[in-house]
Amino acid sequence: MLGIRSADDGYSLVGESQLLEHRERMQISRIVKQSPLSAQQVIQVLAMLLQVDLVTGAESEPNTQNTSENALGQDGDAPEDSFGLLEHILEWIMYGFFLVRDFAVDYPTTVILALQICVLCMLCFTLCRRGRAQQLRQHADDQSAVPTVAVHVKAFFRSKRFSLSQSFLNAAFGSEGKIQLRDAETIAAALLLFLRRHKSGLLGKTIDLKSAYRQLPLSSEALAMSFIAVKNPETGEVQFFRLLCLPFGAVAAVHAFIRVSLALCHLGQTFWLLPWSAFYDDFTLLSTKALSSSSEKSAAFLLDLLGFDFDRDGDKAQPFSSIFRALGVEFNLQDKEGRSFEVANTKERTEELVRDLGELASKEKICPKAWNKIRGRLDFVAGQLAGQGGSVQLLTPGSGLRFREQTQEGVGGQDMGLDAVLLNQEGCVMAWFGVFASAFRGQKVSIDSGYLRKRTWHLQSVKLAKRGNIPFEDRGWPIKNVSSSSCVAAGMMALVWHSDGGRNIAPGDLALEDRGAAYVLTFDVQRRDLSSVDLHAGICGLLGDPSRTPVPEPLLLSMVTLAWMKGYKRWCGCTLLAFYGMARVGEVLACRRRHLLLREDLFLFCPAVFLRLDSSKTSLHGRPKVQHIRVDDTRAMALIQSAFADLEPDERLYPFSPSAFRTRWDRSLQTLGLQDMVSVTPGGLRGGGAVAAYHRGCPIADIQWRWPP
DNA sequence: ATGGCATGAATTCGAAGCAG
DNA sequence: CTGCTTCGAATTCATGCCAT
Repeated sequence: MLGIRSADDGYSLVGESQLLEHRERMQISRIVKQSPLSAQQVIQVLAMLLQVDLVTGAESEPNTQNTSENALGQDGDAPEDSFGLLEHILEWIMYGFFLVRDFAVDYPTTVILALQICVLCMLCFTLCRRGRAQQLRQHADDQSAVPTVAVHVKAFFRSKRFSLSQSFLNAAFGSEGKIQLRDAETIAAALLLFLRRHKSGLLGKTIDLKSAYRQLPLSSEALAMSFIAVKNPETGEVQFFRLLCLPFGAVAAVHAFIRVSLALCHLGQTFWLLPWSAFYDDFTLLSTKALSSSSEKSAAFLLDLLGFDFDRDGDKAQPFSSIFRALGVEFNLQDKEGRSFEVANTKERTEELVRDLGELASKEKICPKAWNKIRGRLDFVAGQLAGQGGSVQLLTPGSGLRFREQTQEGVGGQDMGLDAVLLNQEGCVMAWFGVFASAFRGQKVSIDSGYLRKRTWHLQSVKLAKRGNIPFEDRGWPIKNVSSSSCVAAGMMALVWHSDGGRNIAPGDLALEDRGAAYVLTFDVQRRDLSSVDLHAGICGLLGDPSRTPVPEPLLLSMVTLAWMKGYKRWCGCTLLAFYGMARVGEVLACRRRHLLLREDLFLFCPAVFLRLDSSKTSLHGRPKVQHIRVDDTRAMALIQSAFADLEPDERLYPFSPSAFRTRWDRSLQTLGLQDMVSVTPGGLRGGGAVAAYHRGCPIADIQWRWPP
């Protein structure tokens, strides 16, 4: 058909009967969670690709003073050359096709054929006119006056990566919207569908784009702002560079690239009928044995046509195979009956993890950093294969999850993930559930977790170390589902505890909490030494999260005034502290009088009121445990003074519970007649305080500094 | 350096329940 | 009905992995 595929493969076979039918392709697209693209979206993407070409194809720098040619043609003048006109016409023809596409479902072949002719013509014209990649490179080399492009920078700094935040480039750009990636699950779903039609001989391969980001040039607007300053490490001199292509490390680069990559994927799916999916620059292509050469050439042709450079040979360019790797996992399609395929972690990762676990178990101490790292890796190993939720994953080399045509149940009557075995570097089995079972002794516990079926272990009355909470009943039924990583964590720590012999984990470190019918085991190994100003949180506080609307200062003043007249002095004091101190309400409510440092406590020396926070949400995370909040608004200070001055040192600032605070909050709103009109909650005090400070002219950096983490 | 996706703990929200 | 508590759901904030 159209000579896209090679004639040697008997292209006549490549009809709709061999590939998935229109209807089923839609089904695939539903499975891959890809919302159906509208015709307009596709047109937009194509138009964008054309624009990209125009930018790179422009003879002169688009944003220089030489405006003889308007690169994007945005200022009303259509490109004058006939090619440009033709492109426009073709674009409109295509648009027309898309419009009638939905009404022509009865004749999918005809429509697709026509579309292919159309898009092919258009792309051919584009291609004939300019080779984008070469142009980009040429373009980069031509810029001798101003040092430009990552090419130069890279030659200078080799593999060194530099921060674009330091040049305030990231601060100047933002990215809206969220992009849905197609993960390993997507490929698995596509494979399942494929299995239904083709019982055997399925193959797959991955196609990797070369230095993906740098294949895309910047728009003319972005070019005007894409200067960075870097210090030359050899001379110490500061030099300026202009980035001509999507820079690595820029906020917007990731989204921009993904948009193009998904568009490519969609083009291949729609016009070339390629069953592939895209994950950043990794394209996973599936095919039957008979059509593998054809598929490969089709994909290569599409990428060539649009000027994308990819690995044709070398390590990264693996040919079609029944075993292939993508996204960090290995797909094994070798099944004699052709009714199932296997997804497993790569051998290297499994072995490395098993080795590290063995080392960890042999150590006497485990530091929080290492613990978190190993936990994350375990989570990934378990979660990558079974998707969200995760399941305890077999770490025995050579075994993975087996997906079958009908369901995702385990094979051979064995539940997935059950009886997981750990091997250490000597090949000894240290099955963590074995260790798990021996560590819990004396009491029956049952844990349920997704794929993990109900199992019974014996619980040792000695406290067990773990990070997660595992609620359980003493009669053996789970309180609620426990994620596998909790089990893994518990098993891991049991392992450590076992090898530790209980030396480093003192009974005091752990707690067995009695919650009526259930017990909850807790312990804490998390103590990081990390402290940094959270810019993001600061900005969010300033702009206000949608869920926690910042309280406007006038509203706050009204509420406080009203409450004060009602006699809720301490309520007012707490509210003011939280607002002007930008604190969480819960933190303020937990404080006692001795935490509060009034002006008179310092003999009026101090111009502000301070509140010391002993423990806060983030206090465990290695930050200084004591935090202060500061209130320097004169009126607020006067009220706070009057509300709290007479309290005993150990008396709580607010004697009632947080919900009592909330009730009075609601009551005040109600009295003001605003109950149903605004949705402000006490949580908005923190953001409201930040906004008020900002309005008063307080610099953002100052607000951030005062913003308690 | 950026983005995506997970999990887990702490906190907050909002509805239901209880006593007066 | 009022004032408060309780409990589950939702949100925030930290970590990890993957990909460039």
